[in-house]
Amino acid sequence: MQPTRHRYDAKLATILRKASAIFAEKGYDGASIRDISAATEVSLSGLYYYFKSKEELLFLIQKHCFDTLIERLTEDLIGVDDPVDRLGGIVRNHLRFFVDNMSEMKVLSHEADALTGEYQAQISARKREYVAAVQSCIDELAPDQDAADRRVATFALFGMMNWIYTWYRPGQDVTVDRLSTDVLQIFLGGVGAGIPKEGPVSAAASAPEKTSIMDRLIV
Amino acid sequence: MQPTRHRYDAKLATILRKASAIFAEKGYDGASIRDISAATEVSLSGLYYYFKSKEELLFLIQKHCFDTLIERLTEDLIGVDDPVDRLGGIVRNHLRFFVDNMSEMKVLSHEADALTGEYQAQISARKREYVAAVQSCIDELAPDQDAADRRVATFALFGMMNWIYTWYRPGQDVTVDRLSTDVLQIFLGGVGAGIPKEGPVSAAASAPEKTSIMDRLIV
DNA sequence: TTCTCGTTCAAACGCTCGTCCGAACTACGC
DNA sequence: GCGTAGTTCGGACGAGCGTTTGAACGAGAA
Repeated sequence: MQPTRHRYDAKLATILRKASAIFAEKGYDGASIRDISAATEVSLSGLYYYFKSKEELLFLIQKHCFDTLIERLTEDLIGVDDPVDRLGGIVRNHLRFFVDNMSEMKVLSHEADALTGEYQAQISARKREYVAAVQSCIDELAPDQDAADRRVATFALFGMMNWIYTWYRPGQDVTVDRLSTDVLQIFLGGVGAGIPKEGPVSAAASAPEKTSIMDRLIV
Repeated sequence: MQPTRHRYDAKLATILRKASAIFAEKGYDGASIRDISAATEVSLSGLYYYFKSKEELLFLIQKHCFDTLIERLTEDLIGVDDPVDRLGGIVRNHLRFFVDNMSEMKVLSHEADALTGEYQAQISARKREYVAAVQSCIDELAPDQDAADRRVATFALFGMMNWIYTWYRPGQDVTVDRLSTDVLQIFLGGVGAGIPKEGPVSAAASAPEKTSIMDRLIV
């Protein structure tokens, strides 16, 4: 059939995918290797041919997930210089990837503290990279704000995005594109901003609404 | 010394507090009753006089935490009718309580799916109550938006607030009051809004900045 | 066929887990 | 002082955990 190398990689990929689903459902500590054995239909000891410990399995999942996320973002942002456009790309890329890979991203978000030692160091480094990219974008957007407040803004944005695994249900909720627009709108202009309802109807009505909210706030 | 009843309650409270810290650090599944025994200096079997299973311990922690949070919010919002003021109260109350009870709130946020059966049902009911209160406030604030988008807005706000246990470090980061103001400002007016830097200097400079961002967005 | 090497697994290892039992301790009303 | 009810704990239980071992399997090269 297919060359040996491909079979190995394909099977590892399957294991990572199924293991992600189990970790997402039961949590890293709550899930057992036996659970993963049952889901993958690979024997208990057979799994250890593909990873050398449960922690390495988690690491492989998180690394693959993070690498792919960052890789896609990098492609998406090529040639985009305007900070608003860049932030739009970031939000769209992050949320689309999140929804398309819900289990993996839940594991990445929810089990962020589960790794230790060298594993933890590698993932943390990747994360710092990613956060720094978003931070620098926000720094450009709001240069007049205090750096401490811009740090709050950065993690507020990550909060909005990473929290979705707790409530978002594809098919029942809004589409990913709409979700991205909503989050971006809130972050850049607040809840009141943007076009109310849908369709290209009078967009002027919302502007006074928004500023009236902000007048009350800025006091 | 003190009456028997008080001693029991006080010891239970201590156990809940220390157990929260352990659950927050190691996760519910990762923490063992033996860990809690060591931290509380109560013997392994002695703990079972205060709760009848590990799951009930988690339930007691979550229930106490949620009840207190909601109780304080209810007091805070008495006589406050304006939706913007109400939302301000909600954000301030939520974040202040979060920072003051980091371990308990981390356990509430992070172990939301760990309970089952009747325990899970009770906590979920409380949560629905709380979310509904915030949702109705946001519905008043943005009545022109689609209901689906307002739902996104609600959870975006919760995301901003509940994510803080992953990054916020009291003493190093901004104060809680400032954190509340920042989150509220982002939610109501976006990152660009509000007074740049601190002190009562020219507040007019930020307004054009903000609308220029929004012009690009609304397109 | 025979050899080789990447792959698979049944069985068992030592250990830790949540929980329980029954006895001992302690405080307080009589 | 005595008895009772509330509180505490040492020690053990079976179950499940992550991991290892060593043998067997299967496909391709000689």
